[in-house]
Amino acid sequence: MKKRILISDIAKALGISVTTVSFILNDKAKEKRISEALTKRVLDYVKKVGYKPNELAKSLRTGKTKILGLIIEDISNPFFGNIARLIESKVYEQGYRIIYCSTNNDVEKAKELIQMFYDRQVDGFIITPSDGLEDTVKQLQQSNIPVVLFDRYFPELETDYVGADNFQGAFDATSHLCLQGYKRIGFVSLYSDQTQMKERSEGYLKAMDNNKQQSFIQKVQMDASDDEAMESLHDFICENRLDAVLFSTNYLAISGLKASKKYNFVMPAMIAFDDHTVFKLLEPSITVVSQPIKEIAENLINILLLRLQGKIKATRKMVLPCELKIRESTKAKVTL
Amino acid sequence: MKKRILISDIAKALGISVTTVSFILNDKAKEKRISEALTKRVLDYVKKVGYKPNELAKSLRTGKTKILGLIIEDISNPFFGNIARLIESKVYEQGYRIIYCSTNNDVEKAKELIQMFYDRQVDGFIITPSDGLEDTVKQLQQSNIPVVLFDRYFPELETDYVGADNFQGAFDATSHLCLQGYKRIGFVSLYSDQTQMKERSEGYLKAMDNNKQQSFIQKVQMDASDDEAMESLHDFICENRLDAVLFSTNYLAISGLKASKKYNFVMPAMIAFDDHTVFKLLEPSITVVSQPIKEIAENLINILLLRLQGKIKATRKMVLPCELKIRESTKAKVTL
DNA sequence: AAATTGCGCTAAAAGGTTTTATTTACTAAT
DNA sequence: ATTAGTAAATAAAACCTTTTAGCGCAATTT
Repeated sequence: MKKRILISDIAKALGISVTTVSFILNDKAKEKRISEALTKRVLDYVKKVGYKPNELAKSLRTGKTKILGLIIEDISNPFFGNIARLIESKVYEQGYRIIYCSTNNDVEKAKELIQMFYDRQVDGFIITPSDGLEDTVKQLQQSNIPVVLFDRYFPELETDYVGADNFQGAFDATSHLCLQGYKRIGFVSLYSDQTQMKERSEGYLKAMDNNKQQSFIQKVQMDASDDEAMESLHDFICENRLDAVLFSTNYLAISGLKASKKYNFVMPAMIAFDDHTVFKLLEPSITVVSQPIKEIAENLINILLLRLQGKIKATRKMVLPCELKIRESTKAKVTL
Repeated sequence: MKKRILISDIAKALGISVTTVSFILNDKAKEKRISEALTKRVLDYVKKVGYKPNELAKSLRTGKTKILGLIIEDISNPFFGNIARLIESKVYEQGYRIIYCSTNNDVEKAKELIQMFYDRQVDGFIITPSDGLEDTVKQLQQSNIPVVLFDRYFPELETDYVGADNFQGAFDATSHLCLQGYKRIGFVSLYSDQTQMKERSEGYLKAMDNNKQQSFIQKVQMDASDDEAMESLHDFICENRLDAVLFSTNYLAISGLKASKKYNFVMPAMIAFDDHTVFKLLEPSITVVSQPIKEIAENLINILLLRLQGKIKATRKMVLPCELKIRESTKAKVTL
């Protein structure tokens, strides 16, 4: 790691022009009809001295940075964290790098981050869009920067998108609860217009309708504190004498569990949307709707890379199936 | 987000030179004796048209990228994840960006990542060094790139470092177990030469000596699968009829808990090093040694920024106290 | 014989900044 | 009247690549 060696040093050392070296290094030797002998000579020398081009200069010239921006809701949520990790290692193989930030569902922060990444000339974006980010995404598209949304999308906007089948996931979970014999099944969600939340609601409602059951829905403010959430969940579950609850996110489920500890009530049968280390360990372990994290990450990257290479034009929307992982928290109800 | 406006556009529009604009934008107006009138005129115009300099060109010229490399053991471990998040938002305020990668304790991967970040000319590093990374870190230092290590360090290398007082943390935890009346207290660690592990071992051993108790130590292979870890933990705890265990990391503790579920044995009193969402929720909740995450993050950034500004010369080593968070898993032992 | 094509390579421009060295137009001092 | 000094601004080099346009020559075609 001493003094950097430049492309001009190579040219000088071999007595040829910088252009030639550049062509060879960028795999344009054939195209530019550089002789094989020279190509080999250059390549050998480059390897010998361990030349690495200056990425900054390269980016400045080409306009490509080989960096992708990942705008995520919350990196400390294992669902997003795991997706981020998978994305990171996938793009790494392709020579791209990730630079990421969490928005915590704050639109203003999201806008600012996107602007910053844009200023830094990232080549493309993967975004979990918060409510109100529609215009910003549209602007990116108009600037011809590839954007792939995930987890949720904007129905009125033609964008690439990868996500889970939230409707089906919630529907299956709810149906499972019905089948197990539960009669008072509640649904906990967020005050949010995000599509994934709506779809989960609809899945729950549809299953309830199919089973001719009464619905109980409690929404929690997105910026509610943990204590506020716990209190309203306690009230919701106890006052309605629910015998089962479907939580629309893993952290809502965790708030529910904390509430049952704090207020000392027995948590009824429950299912959480998105898995979490906790859920496997608890006694009883918690049934979850699990999103296909690996497939989501793979598809996100694939679509984005294809876009970057200009290989697709029509927008792609991918909806992947969820899996219901049945654990102890939803044992068949014993009717008294 | 339309056509980029350049510094030359501004110069042309105002009928002055590019140099002048550059000086003013870089707060050198005073130093370069640019008149206040002109300074104001330029600043106003720049704000009006919303000019943002091209960061790539800037970096190419100055050699500074305003990007910091964060090389971390595992972003999906909440201890590291939270530190990463804190670091991210702290440096953000200072105009720096983070680009991060997880090494999963693989030296070769770590070397590769550091090389890559180096090639991308990051301005500085924060690293949780894996075993064997010593030479690489030394090379960075010789290249005059600021490096701050955390969580562990190399005793033979003069480097900046921020970490917790692992000895004291393990000592306090073990002493607590002794005080509660436990007699067969085991310690679970890793086959690793990393300093934080050694210090924790020593803390445990010292407390055992002080209490004139027999020691039980089980180490787990760093690259062991979850199943392997679970099996050896089961054997360790049951065959030795331990009545208490100190786990040297949170994920070892989680493996232990999983093992107790899988092999259906009762987990004795236990303490984990590093907190985790799970630990608060379990029944009983788990006592932990908690590292001062916020302080660690703050100090890491502070030291790195001071280095970047060339404001410190001597290396700094900061050791911050741990806190023992006593929960239900270490109730006083009832002697039979 | 003149015009075209192909080959193997290269000079120079472009990308957008920062910074060094210099110029210009003054005023003050000798 | 000349010199020295200073304030205010600038031209051009530098950072390191990629890419466009083109050169000189030989072989082929018209």
